[in-house]
Amino acid sequence: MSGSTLPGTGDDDAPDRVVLHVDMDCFYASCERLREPELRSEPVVVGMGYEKGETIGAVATASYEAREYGVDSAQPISQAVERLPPVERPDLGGGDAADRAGAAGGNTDRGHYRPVDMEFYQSVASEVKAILHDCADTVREVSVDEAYLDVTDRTSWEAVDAPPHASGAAEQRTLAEGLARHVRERIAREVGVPASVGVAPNMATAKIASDHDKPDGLTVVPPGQVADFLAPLPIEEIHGVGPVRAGDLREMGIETAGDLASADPRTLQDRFGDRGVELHDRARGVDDREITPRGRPKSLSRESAFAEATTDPEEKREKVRTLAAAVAERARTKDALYRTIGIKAVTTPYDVNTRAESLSGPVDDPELVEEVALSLLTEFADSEVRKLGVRVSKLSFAAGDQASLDGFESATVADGGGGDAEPAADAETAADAEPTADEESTAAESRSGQFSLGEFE
DNA sequence: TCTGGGGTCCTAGGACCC
DNA sequence: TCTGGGGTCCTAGGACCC
Repeated sequence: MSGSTLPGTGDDDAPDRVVLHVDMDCFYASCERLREPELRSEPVVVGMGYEKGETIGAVATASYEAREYGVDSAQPISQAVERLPPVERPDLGGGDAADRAGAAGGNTDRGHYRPVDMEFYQSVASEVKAILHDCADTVREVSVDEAYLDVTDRTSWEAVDAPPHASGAAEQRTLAEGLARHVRERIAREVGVPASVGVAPNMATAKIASDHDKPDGLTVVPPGQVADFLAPLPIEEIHGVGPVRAGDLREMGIETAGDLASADPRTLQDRFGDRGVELHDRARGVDDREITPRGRPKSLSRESAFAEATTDPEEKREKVRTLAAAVAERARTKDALYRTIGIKAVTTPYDVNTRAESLSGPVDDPELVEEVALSLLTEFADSEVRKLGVRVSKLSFAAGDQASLDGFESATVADGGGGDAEPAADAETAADAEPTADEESTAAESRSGQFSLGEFE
């Protein structure tokens, strides 16, 4: 509506919100440094599926020092190791060349490689989250290392005189900035890991702001300056613009958020559907989304890649059985019932195939997960597969999930419906309750809305 | 470059119902 | 049997995010 660049204009009926986006800097690496202080200011690489002496897996997080060597997230470990050989002197089959090259070049720089230790990171994260909940009434935890805070009721955009600084220059700050500093400093002091914070009147802008000055940064974008702040940024910085849409936008001559903001929304709608309109809004700094605590998961999945693509049917079946059991167990510990069971098969060059089957009612039945997953897999019996996954979705949650931390209670509840081994009978029994399934899950959500369990597995 | 694992949301076509 | 329109659910795939 008000596509304004005029400061101070806008929808004035509601006060401008104050939103913080808190983003932990290369969080996994920071956690490793917490328990191994010697790693401070050293290049650290945390690898998923990484094992000492192996070069399989991918980079989950690289410290800023490691990034200088061209190591980056999502990179195969094999490539990371080429660019930054490990200190750990693994007996790499193919790593010798890289090792020699490093030594020969007089380049003794090496990286410290560590496997992902999610449990530990979760425990550090929960300390951080406790501080966030202490500083805001509403917190949305996006992931283990990221959260939005609505602090509108605790602060404001009011300008105040900053305490006189060394520079002596008369500086004006907002109260919001003061709170953001406080949050960041508490995390650093009480937990000992760095965070970057963005402050803005909405989520989309706060997100971009937190990214603006990493690591250990603070970027404040007051309401009147949103459009000016966004305009020069490349379109990739907008949440929701990835490689594909960035390419499409560039083809249309749209390079910056400013270009996107002034593009014709109908053209964007034609090309990208509702998503296009949304991106147009984001680029203008328009984002009405409320900050709400994260609800229950919508799906649970487990996937795993083969060391080498395989056609062996039994190898595939074995992997699917393992994944199915893991997924079913996780569902159980989360008190989740599922109505759809699916698989994902990534076939040779890199084709992602998904297959799914819905049941007539929600169940908690590990054997059924395996059975359905295996039957969906038969279609790929002869394919060359590099990765397999199993997923359960259409989740609903058992009532009365009162902080039962062990999975045993829930198993009893879920099986209580029809304790027979016959899958079909199970499904039918559950189907009777089906009409309420949706309401059930929303009801469960609102019941437990004040307490987000999202932060631990 | 031949890419790890765990999610979310959106779209499109088909089946089926009224 | 054909025709029109609206709605829901299902499956599959795509894009994106951390």
